[in-house]
Amino acid sequence: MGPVIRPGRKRSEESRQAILSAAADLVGEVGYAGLSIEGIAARSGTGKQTIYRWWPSKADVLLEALAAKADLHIPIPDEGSYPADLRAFLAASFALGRKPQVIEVLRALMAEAQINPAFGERFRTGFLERRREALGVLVERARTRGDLPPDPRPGTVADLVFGLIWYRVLATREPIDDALIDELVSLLAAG
Amino acid sequence: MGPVIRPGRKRSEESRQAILSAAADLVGEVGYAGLSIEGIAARSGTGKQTIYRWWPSKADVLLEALAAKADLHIPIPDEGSYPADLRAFLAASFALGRKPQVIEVLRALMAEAQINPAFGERFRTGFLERRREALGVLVERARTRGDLPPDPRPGTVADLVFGLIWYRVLATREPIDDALIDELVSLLAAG
DNA sequence: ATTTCGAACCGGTCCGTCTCGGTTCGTTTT
DNA sequence: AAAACGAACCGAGACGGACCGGTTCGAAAT
Repeated sequence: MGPVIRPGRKRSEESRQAILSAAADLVGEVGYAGLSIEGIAARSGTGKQTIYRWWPSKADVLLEALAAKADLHIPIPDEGSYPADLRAFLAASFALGRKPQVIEVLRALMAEAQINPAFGERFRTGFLERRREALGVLVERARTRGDLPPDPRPGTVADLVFGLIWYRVLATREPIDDALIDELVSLLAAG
Repeated sequence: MGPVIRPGRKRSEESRQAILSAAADLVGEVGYAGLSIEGIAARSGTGKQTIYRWWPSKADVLLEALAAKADLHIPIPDEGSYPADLRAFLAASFALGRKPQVIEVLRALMAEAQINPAFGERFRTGFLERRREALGVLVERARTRGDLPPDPRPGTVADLVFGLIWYRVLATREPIDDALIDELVSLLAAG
């Protein structure tokens, strides 16, 4: 008793790719504020309706473009010790953030998440919380191995890590580099 | 050789107050996205030009409204010990954040700071860095007293504190309450 | 047959600038 | 002292431009 599905024209993968790469290019040229659906449509050679049909907002287009462009796989490394695991996790997570354009997009998406509640929910559950949980798994494993003292509250380590990273990105604008990895590892894996 | 002072009508303090309180009221009713210069002008009974003459953007109006409404004095308490000082600093800093409307405005301003570069510079230097420096003074005093081990990098403590706070506000949306104060104090004043 | 596609076209909102007549000052002249 | 003057302000609103979100169209693909 499945629904009667009448076949129709399939979604154009070509248009999808064109839209995503046009969005990624444009945001690097004109910034997030200067980015518009109309601009994406014009650059990609598609129509506005094609974009509105598949994405709720320009922020969602950018989020998918970010996920498509770079590999957003979240690693949970097992190097044998907590400091090594943490270092490997951070190094893999920062691979993206080396490019200023990616940081620019991340800042814009975090900003949009504050202004647009619906996108905020998608951004939190689909992006932020995934990373938080991945780091949580890593920490929990170290804890059962006895590499780490018990947590005052579940998720404290992850909140400290991502808090410091996002504060750098959003507020102080210091670069995301190897020195930050060293600092985080020494702060959280020493005591 | 002082500046040549041209006579003219003085700035209306009445209009300034009306604009600030109208902005504060409106942002609580329609949210930051729904807030507009035209709306502020209409609600305050002033003209758009009067607003554009004195503030570069609606975010600047809100920032001044926030500073005017609540006392934004940044305390540097001296309770005799580092944990007590830190606790007093956090308690005073969080006094504002108890109201959800204030949090809403802070989130919007941080978002705007990411999108509007000129306002971002003002927000960082005039708001964020002031708090960072205040906490830095407090930490440095504790360090010279020997209450705290030397810092791997200047400002590490402040970055951890404000990173965790802002990450809560922007990402996890957990409340800013006394439990957070306890957590921060035990995390940073114990080791 | 059904759905997607590119394209064109609205109605509406807000921005940022500008203009207008009128008001409040400090300065200058009488 | 009193009046005239000019500068910067005031509220109100018109204006062009940009963009949004949605609709409709014929053509194309399956």
